Amino acid sequence: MSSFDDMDAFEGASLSARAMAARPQPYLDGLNPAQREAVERLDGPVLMLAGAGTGKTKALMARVAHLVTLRAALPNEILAVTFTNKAAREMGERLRKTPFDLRDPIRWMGTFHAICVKLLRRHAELAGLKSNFTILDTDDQLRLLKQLISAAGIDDKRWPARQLAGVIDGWKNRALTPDKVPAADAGAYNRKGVALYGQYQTRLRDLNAVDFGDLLLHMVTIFQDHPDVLAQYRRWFRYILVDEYQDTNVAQYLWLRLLAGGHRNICCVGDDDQSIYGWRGAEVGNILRFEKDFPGAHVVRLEQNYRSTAHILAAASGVIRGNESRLGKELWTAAEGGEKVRLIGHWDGEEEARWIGEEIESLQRGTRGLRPFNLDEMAILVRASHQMRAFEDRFLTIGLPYRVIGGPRFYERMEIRDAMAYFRVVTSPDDDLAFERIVNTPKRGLGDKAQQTIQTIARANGVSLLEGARLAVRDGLIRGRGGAALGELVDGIARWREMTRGPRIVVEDDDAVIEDGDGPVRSVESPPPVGHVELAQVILDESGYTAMWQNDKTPEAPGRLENLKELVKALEQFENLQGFLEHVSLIMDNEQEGGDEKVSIMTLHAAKGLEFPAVFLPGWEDGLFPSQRSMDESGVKGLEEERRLAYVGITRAEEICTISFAGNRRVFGQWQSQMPSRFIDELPAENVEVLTPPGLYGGGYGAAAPVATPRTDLAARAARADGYDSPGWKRLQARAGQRGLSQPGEARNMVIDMNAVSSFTLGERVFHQKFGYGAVIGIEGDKLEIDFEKAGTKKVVSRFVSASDDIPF
DNA sequence: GAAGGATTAATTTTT
DNA sequence: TTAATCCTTC
Repeated sequence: MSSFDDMDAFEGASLSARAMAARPQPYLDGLNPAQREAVERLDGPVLMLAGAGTGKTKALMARVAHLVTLRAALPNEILAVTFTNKAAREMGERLRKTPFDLRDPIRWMGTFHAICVKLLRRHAELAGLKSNFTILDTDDQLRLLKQLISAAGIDDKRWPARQLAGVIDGWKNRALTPDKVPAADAGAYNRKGVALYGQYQTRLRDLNAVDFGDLLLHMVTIFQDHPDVLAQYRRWFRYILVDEYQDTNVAQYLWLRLLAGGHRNICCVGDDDQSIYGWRGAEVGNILRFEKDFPGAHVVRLEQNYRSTAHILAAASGVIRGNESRLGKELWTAAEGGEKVRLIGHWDGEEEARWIGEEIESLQRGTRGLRPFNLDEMAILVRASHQMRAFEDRFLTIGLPYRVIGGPRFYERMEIRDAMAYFRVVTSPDDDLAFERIVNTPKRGLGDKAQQTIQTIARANGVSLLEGARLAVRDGLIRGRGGAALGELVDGIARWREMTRGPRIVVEDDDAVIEDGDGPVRSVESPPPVGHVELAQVILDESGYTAMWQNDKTPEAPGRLENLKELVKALEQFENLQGFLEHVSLIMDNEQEGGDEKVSIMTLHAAKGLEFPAVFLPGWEDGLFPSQRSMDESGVKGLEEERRLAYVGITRAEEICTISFAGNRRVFGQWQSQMPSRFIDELPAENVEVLTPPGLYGGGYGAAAPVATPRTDLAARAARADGYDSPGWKRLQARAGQRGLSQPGEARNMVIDMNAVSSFTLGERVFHQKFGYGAVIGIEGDKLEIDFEKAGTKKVVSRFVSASDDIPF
């Protein structure tokens, strides 16, 4: 490419810069016209509207290369802001790998927060801080707020500190200092929010501390109040690049605007259709308004997608078209062919998990003419993390290796492994590895020396470490505190081991002789009958393992205790400890052998920016996805964000995208019948294949379930298409058929759906578990306004309310 | 101070 | 239903 063609792209550049343009520009190779435009339009505001999978990172990297190659800016004159550390790291790595020579690293590349820390340390005194200020984490923040709340004499039951933290966070996201909080927000936190916010800020200053929000807020304030400081950075940062612009909040937006205010050389990269963080302060408005905020802005649309098949793109487009607030953009691909998006309905969440498990296995083998997929080419993307449980349970059962992204894998956590080691020692006393692991966990004062002794004795007698330890204690080879503790452990294991024989009916044997391995050990009382679940708890508690974490003051400790609880609960599905251990050890072995090949399970949020050849999108049911809460709290805005989430989900898929929903799901312990997601109705039928064609079994959702009739043919077909002739499904049909609108009170506790919800009538007498009896005085979606006899007028979600005639007097 | 009972709330999550 | 937190009690 000759430099002449590029002339107008760097009109203002110096002569030397123009000369530099004659240098090779390999980074421009392979860019499509839109990408190239985004790279070469260096000066002035540029909005790179980059759809999913359109090569925005490539363009971004090329842009940096271009800036440096043309000598438009030195590397340290470029400010590159990302949203997450991961993104910053990746960008840095990619730049380092680029073929062109970037002599200096981009020093000012990092997250908003990281960059603001750097800046604020330099100018701390302008915010009333010292440059060595500390950054509080959420816990510190909460503790501080709790102090203030109790000092103000506020009942923190009614007004939780969390809520105040949320309110303050919200203000900081909007760059509002206490004096600037609008009057409209005066009612926040029992009308005390603003005052407490002020106190909180004062307190932070006294402590020479900031919270996360302050990092941005202080810098915005400093820039606003000290034009000289601002001017300095405007000179310094000659070019600004922002990634994921759709995720910026107001404070970040103001910060950018202030910095870009002089030269206006700001390039924002983002996708309004992928803005999914509104709930934590992100403003889609920032990207939607870009052209107004930066008059003369150049907008480049990257729409050619290199990731997904045409069917997948069409499905994504079909859904996202439902949004009003968007800049408009349609992905296309030069690639041809590919599978249609697959849609299937299930009876309930468990069956959905079962089906997906089986489907993953057949994809792995290669089925129906599809290529075989590796496990790590597949992902399950859920709306809410609690959905993951069904999959984890199922995959554990069938031994399908999986990994949960966005949290460490349950069975790999230290505390879980420790606990398992205890169980192993109890169920198989010869398991020396397990014994080694737990012998001094928790600390029992058994150091190297003592453990050596145990080893020696065990080896000399040809017995297990556990038995060796017993002998060592008996013969007084390990004394003192450690000896006592070890004795206790050995006795404990024997005792627990006895209990593994399970609950038994104590009839004749008043003083049973317990046989332990080779002979009678001692006489103990018959242990109380105890199931393996309780036993597991007993082991963890009596061994002191639970206590170890309870006494641990590190921030992880509570989480670990939580995991232990989970573990015990997981035992419920098994007959006994052995069964559980066999099962899990099998899985662990697989993990070692199977290397890194695992199915990924994660939330849709966590999936942003990732891609997989085969993607499963379960739980597409109204209320779950789109989430009822999102719609309740944010109305159309909320629904649009949910729709963007759907768009993000679909566009993660390269080859296979499978959407599913369940007719029934346990929600907060109650079975609820679900409507297929409205997003399913938005999928273009011609790009969708409904799996397991109807005919396998008749009846069908639509026909027999007038109350829960899916809105469109597509959803109805998918619901009917469920190939499993499950009795449960038939029960749903039967129940749905029985339940007419004429029987408002009936069956509401068993099956609750949209129609049951709306069947409450004004003036109807109702009962609420907490508030007691009352009369419906308003109906708004699924929320009811109720005048309670005791508790006054409240708005409640209708599923917590029942018609009062359900409750016997 | 810890265990167990009661109460309460229940998406998404990065910095 | 459950999980987490709070609160009471010993």
